[in-house]
Amino acid sequence: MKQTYINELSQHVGAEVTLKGWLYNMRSSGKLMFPQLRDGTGIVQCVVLKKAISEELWEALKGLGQESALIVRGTVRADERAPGGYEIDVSDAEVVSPTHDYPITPKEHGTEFLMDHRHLWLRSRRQHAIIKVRHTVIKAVRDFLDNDGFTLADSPIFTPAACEGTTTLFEVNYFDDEKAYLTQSGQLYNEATAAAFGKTYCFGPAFRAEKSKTRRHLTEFWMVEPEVAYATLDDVMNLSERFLSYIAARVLDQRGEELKVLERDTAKLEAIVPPFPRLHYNDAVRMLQEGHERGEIETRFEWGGDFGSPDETYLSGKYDKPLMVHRYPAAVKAFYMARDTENPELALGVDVLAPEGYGEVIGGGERATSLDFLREQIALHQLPEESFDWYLDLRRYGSVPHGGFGMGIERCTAWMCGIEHIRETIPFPRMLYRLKP
RNA sequence: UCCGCAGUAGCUCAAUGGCAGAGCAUCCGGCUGUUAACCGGAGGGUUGUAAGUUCGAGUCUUACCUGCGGAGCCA
Repeated sequence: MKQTYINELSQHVGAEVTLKGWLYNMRSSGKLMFPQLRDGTGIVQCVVLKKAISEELWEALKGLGQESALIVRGTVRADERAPGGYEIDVSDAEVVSPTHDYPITPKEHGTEFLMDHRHLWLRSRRQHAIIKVRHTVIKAVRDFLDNDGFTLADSPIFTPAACEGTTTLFEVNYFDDEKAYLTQSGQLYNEATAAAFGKTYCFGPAFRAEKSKTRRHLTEFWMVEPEVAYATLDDVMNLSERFLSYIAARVLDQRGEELKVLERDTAKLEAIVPPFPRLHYNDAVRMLQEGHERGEIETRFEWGGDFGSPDETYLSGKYDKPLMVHRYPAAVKAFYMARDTENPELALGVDVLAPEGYGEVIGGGERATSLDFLREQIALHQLPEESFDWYLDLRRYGSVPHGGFGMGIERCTAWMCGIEHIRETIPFPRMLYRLKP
């Protein structure tokens, strides 16, 4: 019997269909029961009249627990009383596998319990909605870049050296002669592919061995990193702006139902359209200091540092669009950043701070082009130059201005969904103290 | 790593230093339109671990374990 999916029911009103799924919830009275069936595309309420089916089947259905696997045959009927607008008048059913004592009940649970049962938690309505939004964010990312002339050229996951700091690397003992690490960014490799293809991106997992315990951190997360040859800082900012706007528009267009489940204020997403406000680091510092004088911020921010989480929240709170802060002190940024010709102390980097306290969703900028300058920086940061030989070749052979950025998929998804913690935006989160399931 | 909070039934939580409790879930029974259905009944406990104070500790003290929130760091 051909399977019909719940999200297609509107095309089958009046027809007999076969649904295959799991029991989401069950209510029953003496001669009538209302099993709700879930099949991954939606949830539909079924109506079973005792007199419409056999005695054996009635008894079998009566004893079913939540998440029992079930095939149901019946007629589709539009009904205002049903959540979702459609109901199935059941004529026959088959119990594929009965279940009892499903751990996650339709009541409240704590985070630890739910995370221990993450493999089951994904079946719930809210988690289902979040992962669907994540899927759409990723699809939008790929469509935007593919349609904009970018070529996917993924970077390796095993790397011989740090890309940025060395303290946050996961070491792998496998390769005979040298230590290997899990990648924390595909950035350096992107610069090589950008010189080959012009506009490239990589998209994959990144690993940070940070002892971070906040709602914005995972030890394993997914990152998309576009890189463009001949791009300046302004080009990078323009690209970020179009990129984020495209993602928000796509989520609004295709995930309306899910945003409703998540009770997301969609006006916040509709506001994400170009142009985004752009703020020079110096002006951001001034705002923070004025905020301190007015008593809105506890500690006074001094020029030269990187913004802390409360600083970011304060700044982005002034706008209802993502805020682009550019030209940070070079001392707090990565070694490969290009310098501002007007003030060599400043790096041509940009952080895009999402509104509503979601923090930095994009970090990027223009890369340094001079061989001598990079050698100097590598020595200054006490990095092993031999590991960067191939990277320096990019400056030896046809070095041009170029730039790009990285965006964390989970942070972006959390922002789109309007949820508190990014641990819910990836099917199986890896965090400090969380390796299972 | 640092600061703060928490750990009691499968789950969410109560319990002045004095008999270990409720709702949900589970099991049994009832109900022909339920929306986290409802009504009646039953089973379910080494109060995170170890020590200490006390006639008596879920409750007070110390250490440890686990988790949560935040900071730093970052996307």
